[in-house]
Amino acid sequence: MTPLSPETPDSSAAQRVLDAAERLFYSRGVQAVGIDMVVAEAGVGLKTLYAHYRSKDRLVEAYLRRLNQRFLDRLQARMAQLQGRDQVLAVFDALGDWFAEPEFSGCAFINVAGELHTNPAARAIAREHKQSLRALLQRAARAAAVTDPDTLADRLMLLVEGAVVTAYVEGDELAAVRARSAAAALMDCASPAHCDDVPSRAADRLQ
Amino acid sequence: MTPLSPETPDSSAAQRVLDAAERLFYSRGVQAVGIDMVVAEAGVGLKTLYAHYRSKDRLVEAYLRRLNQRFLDRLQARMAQLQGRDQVLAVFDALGDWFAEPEFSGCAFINVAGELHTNPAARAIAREHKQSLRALLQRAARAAAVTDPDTLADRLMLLVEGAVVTAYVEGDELAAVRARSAAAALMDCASPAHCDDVPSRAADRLQ
DNA sequence: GAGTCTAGAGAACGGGCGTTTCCCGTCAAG
DNA sequence: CTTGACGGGAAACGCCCGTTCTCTAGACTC
Repeated sequence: MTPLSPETPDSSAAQRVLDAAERLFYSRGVQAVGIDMVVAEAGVGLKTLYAHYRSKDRLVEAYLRRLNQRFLDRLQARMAQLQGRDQVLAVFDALGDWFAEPEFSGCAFINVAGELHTNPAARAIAREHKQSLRALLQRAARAAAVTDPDTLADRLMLLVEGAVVTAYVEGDELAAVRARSAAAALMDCASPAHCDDVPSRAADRLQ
Repeated sequence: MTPLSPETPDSSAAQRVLDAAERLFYSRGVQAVGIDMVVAEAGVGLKTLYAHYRSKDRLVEAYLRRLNQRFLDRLQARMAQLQGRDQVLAVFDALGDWFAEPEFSGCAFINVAGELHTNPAARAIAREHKQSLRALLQRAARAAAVTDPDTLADRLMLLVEGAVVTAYVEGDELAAVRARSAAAALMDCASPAHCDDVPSRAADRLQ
């Protein structure tokens, strides 16, 4: 289909645009990257970009949606190889690998939420991403033998978000390791054998 | 000094600009707010703004610095009224109050870090803010009777960051309550009386 | 009351943005 | 070979940005 391009025949147009957008949006921020920069990086004409994605906002949404899908797929595949509470700990091992990548620039969804106060669609995708991740953690928490899996999942979610932000803002790769040990401590406290009075004791202080 | 203004005599110029910048930058994002909007909100001329802050970047830095100072001062004052591990829990109570404010728009420093990939000065201030907060948590952790206060402070920091992000991205006010109960659980597990083998057990899985 | 200084209003400028449009060269079909 | 669709390159449009500059009106000093 596409002439002069030795790569995959059809996927090239929309795919190359989305690949370029992902690289640029993630590393430099959505607002700092212009459409011209995306088409230059993709080696594509403006007309092609606007034929596939009708505006920059739509392109941003497509970028976030694909990133969400790939993130969840990879994490799920990594967790599927393990059982019990190792599934939970695998999440933090994956975070550690992610933070060590040279291109790491924090969580794209958090960044977009902080950057695009207008554009409700993008913020909705960010929210959906977090809820999907929370559901994934809930499944892992149920695999671990704890008294209250949903509470554990909420706490794990806090640790994951905190680790990502800390690794990015403070430039601290080891945040994943610390979050992992904190997750292990929370699982131990929440297991029926240890400290089973902790959740209720904590709950009675809620205002 | 200032004619036609019944308010405080001298502080009006720079203060009003900084107040306006804070309101606008925090609620709408730095990049989405133009200089014109700031001067209009402040009721001030462009010349006055550029006389006090020599560029928008400098204004952003002043905005972040003042916010950092006020945030730490208020939190410290709130914690000073309590003792022991109640000092730690007060942090999460403060978060809960903050999340319930209608103007809540997440952590300004996280937002700026995700928004301004260029502008190293702003990102440095964000990093310093997080390190100051971490130091404050370390002091609170030492007040609580736990075996390893620094490790507890690191974990509390993860919970604080996670709660802020969750409250903002997912729109979940109760993230502060969940983080508080998680903090209480971690303190119970880290206290000499309970589960004192947890930290070492967690540490041996670090890669 | 004249002079000076201050500070707000707004024009001007150079540049970048998102989006549309036009001009080509290249390929495929007839 | 002719025709037409396609797509990259680039110009053009209108708009907004950060920054500088000019103008003007009021307030204080002497």
